[in-house]
Amino acid sequence: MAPLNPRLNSQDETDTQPEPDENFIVERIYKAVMEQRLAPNTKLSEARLCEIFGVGRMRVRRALLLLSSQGIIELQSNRGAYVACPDKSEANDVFAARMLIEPPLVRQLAQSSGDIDLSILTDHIALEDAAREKSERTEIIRLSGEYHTKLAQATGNKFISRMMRELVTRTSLIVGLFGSSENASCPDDEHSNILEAIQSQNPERAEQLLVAHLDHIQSGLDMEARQQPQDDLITILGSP
Amino acid sequence: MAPLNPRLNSQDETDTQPEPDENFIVERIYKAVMEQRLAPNTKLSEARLCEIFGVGRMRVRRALLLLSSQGIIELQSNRGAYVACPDKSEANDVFAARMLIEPPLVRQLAQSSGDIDLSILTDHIALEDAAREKSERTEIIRLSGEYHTKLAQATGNKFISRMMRELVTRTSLIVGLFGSSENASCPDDEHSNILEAIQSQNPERAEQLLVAHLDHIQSGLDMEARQQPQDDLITILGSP
DNA sequence: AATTTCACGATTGTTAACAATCTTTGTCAA
DNA sequence: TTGACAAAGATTGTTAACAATCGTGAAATT
Repeated sequence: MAPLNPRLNSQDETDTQPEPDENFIVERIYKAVMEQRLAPNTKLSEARLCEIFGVGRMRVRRALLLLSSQGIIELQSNRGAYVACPDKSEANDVFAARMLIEPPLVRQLAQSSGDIDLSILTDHIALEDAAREKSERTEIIRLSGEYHTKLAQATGNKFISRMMRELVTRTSLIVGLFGSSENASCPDDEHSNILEAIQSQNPERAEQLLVAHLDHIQSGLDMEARQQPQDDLITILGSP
Repeated sequence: MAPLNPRLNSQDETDTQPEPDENFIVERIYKAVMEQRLAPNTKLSEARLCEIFGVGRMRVRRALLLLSSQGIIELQSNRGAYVACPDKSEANDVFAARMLIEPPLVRQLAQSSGDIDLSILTDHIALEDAAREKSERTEIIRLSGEYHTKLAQATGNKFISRMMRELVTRTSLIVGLFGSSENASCPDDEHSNILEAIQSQNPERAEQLLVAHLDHIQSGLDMEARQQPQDDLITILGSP
């Protein structure tokens, strides 16, 4: 009855009953961060998470340790877990890392787009359009970031995917902190333009569009005036 | 007296007394893997690690969870922790990821080498030479891999460093599995040649040398006949 | 009134006992 | 001898109680 290999069963909204494991908790918090519903510096107390997920303290602590190893939260000794709060310097590092990795990534995708399954990306663009249609704010924000994760996934390379996922998550925190309310999501059609350049096997154009896209995101930030980090309690994690 | 921010106190060989924390355990196992003293598929039983490090089970479990999140070990449900054992497919992914990241990385280092402190790299080359002088096999192997980690460190970018460290660790496992006994370490002077190209601010040459270097490592592997994964008990972790 | 000190409550860290699972070993039958 | 089956041992997973630490607020002193 107990699964030998307990994999994460995310994006499945209707199975809160059968004993959520630590991956479930990690995914929930990850999703909340990606949707900017969990503000930086928010305290995540163990007791509170135990209530919310209906789990013992052990599971919560394992989840928190995993989240801290991914840089999503920060564990302070004897003081608890807080959602990571990147500063100016870290923000620069994140964008520098993305500028280093993503251009060769899309270039490679465009070069070998014949061999590669791009349905992940076309499907994703459809999801983004649908979310915009319905004006689902949080959904739009999350999908807007996850597009970049899926660019990495399209390579089929586990390690590249992991790296991009971490960078994108961090970017979400940064945009929440330093961004104005407008540029929380990427501007409309840039994603689909990049995909088209990849599909038409035009590496130079794909790379150029992506660099412009990243520049556009970064220039929309105001590194000086950071949003005040709210320190509320949360019921955000309860619903899907 | 208790440190507010318990940082890792690695590369300090003489403080086994004052309660090693989980980072200490992680570093020890990381080092053993980098030196190819811990073979893939080796079982790391909790009780054994408790003895070796003189620590309670909780610390060991936290360390194992962290190691598994870095892909250094694999946790099997109800069966224990085993040193990761990459297969052919994963090996390809690792090298593909390195081929994607490292070329732009050294290119960037060479371009902005005026602003950047390269002493990390010059010092490291000195360490490699010293180790070769004294024919310290394990030291040579570890430093040979860590050179690439320090290329990333030289950028001063936390995220790039983390990514490279993970890829390099994985490479060490792969070379241990698929490599012949000769090419465990990188061939002598390629590292210093790359550094020289960086110092002389020659991006093209630096990139070209690095690509050749990675190709050289990869071509020294025999992807078909993998070394038999030993499943012994270990006293490797006791000494530094 | 402002500041320091102390004690209380709340939260996290640790330990040890218990439960569940897997592996091994020994036995029995084919 | 080989195979299946079952009990014993060893290992991991879980829980709950206990210890240590931190933050807060009241009381006392200047």
